[in-house]
Amino acid sequence: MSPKPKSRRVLPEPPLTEEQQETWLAYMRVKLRLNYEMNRQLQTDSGLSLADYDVLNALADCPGGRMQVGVLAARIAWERSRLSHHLQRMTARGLVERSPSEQDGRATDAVLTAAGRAELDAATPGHAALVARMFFAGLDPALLPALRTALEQVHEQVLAEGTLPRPVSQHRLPGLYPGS
Amino acid sequence: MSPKPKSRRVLPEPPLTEEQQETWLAYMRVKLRLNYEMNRQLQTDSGLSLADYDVLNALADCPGGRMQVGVLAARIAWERSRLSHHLQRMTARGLVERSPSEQDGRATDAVLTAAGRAELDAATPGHAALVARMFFAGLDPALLPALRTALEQVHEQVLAEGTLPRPVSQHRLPGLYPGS
DNA sequence: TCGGCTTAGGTGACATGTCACGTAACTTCC
DNA sequence: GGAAGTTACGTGACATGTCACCTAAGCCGA
Repeated sequence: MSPKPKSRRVLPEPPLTEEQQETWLAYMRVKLRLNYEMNRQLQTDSGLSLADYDVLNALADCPGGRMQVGVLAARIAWERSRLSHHLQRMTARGLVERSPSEQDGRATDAVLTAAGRAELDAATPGHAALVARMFFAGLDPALLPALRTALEQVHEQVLAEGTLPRPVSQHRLPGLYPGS
Repeated sequence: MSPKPKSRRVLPEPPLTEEQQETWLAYMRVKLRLNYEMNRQLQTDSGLSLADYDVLNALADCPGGRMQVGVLAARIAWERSRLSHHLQRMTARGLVERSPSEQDGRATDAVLTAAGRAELDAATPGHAALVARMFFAGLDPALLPALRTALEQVHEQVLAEGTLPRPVSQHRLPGLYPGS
């Protein structure tokens, strides 16, 4: 099964150095535990899941609390069908609404309702407190800038290499609020 | 709605500094996208989900590929019932087996099968390559040590503050293999 | 050795996520 | 202006995760 002599070496060499492996393991461990804790805290304190929070948060971060469904999906790195189902459930709970897009007849906008914003606002302090306590409280402040830069570099890399479309920066621009 | 004068100040102060917020946002963005990409890559290239991979990986990292179910759950930060269901499915696929624990009559061990180990081995290079490409390729090597230390500090903090039991270090100790 | 307490895991009903596919609105090019 | 290709979302079937609760084994003091 190896009649292809050396057209391109198989490269069984480990693609990660020792230190990279350790870093990756630490990342995964943090991710797993933090996910668990965030979910739990949000659920018990606010009746929101982390998924709900991601959606509400992304919407709230947008002028008018309104975003096209596909754009929102790209922003939070969800499958579009997942978002579609989830919006259905959140609509039933009164947290968001759907309304046909003005720009594109095919598209739908997800819109934050007043109730949705209220729930988000109610949930945010507890969530932020958890982040402060779980993530930053044990972190040497001297490492913060490096951590930030590193994460931003990784983010950029994932965007560049990833299969998912780069999120549209339908973002709030400082001092530029197009209004409703 | 503010008839409770100042029994305890409401503390609307933001618990996070500007730089902490940015760091947190970067972390969340990385987490969302990387999760998406890892899932996708594993699924299409190996027919394993990221969840499968987490389980197999944890087991393989243990002498004999055998671990008590609850210990495994703590290790990968899953609800125990989730793991129970998942093991059932993985058992049906022949990736793992269950066998009653020798030490504790109540407990069950999850055991990696030969097929499970083979699948894991087959999936690992692709997964590692993805990590190398998405996570490390864009990272300034000078930042690596700081990133690692920061993540390890955060991990320690989550363990200390979290609600989940600290994972038992039923880990492979260098030079100390109790054997099967 | 009996009864209550705790801890192990499992289970069934239901919430959530994924995949494959469907329909409709654009876009293009003739 | 209309067929072909693309893009936007929705949907139904099924895979996965969560919650509340169950049974059994170990534990412990009366």
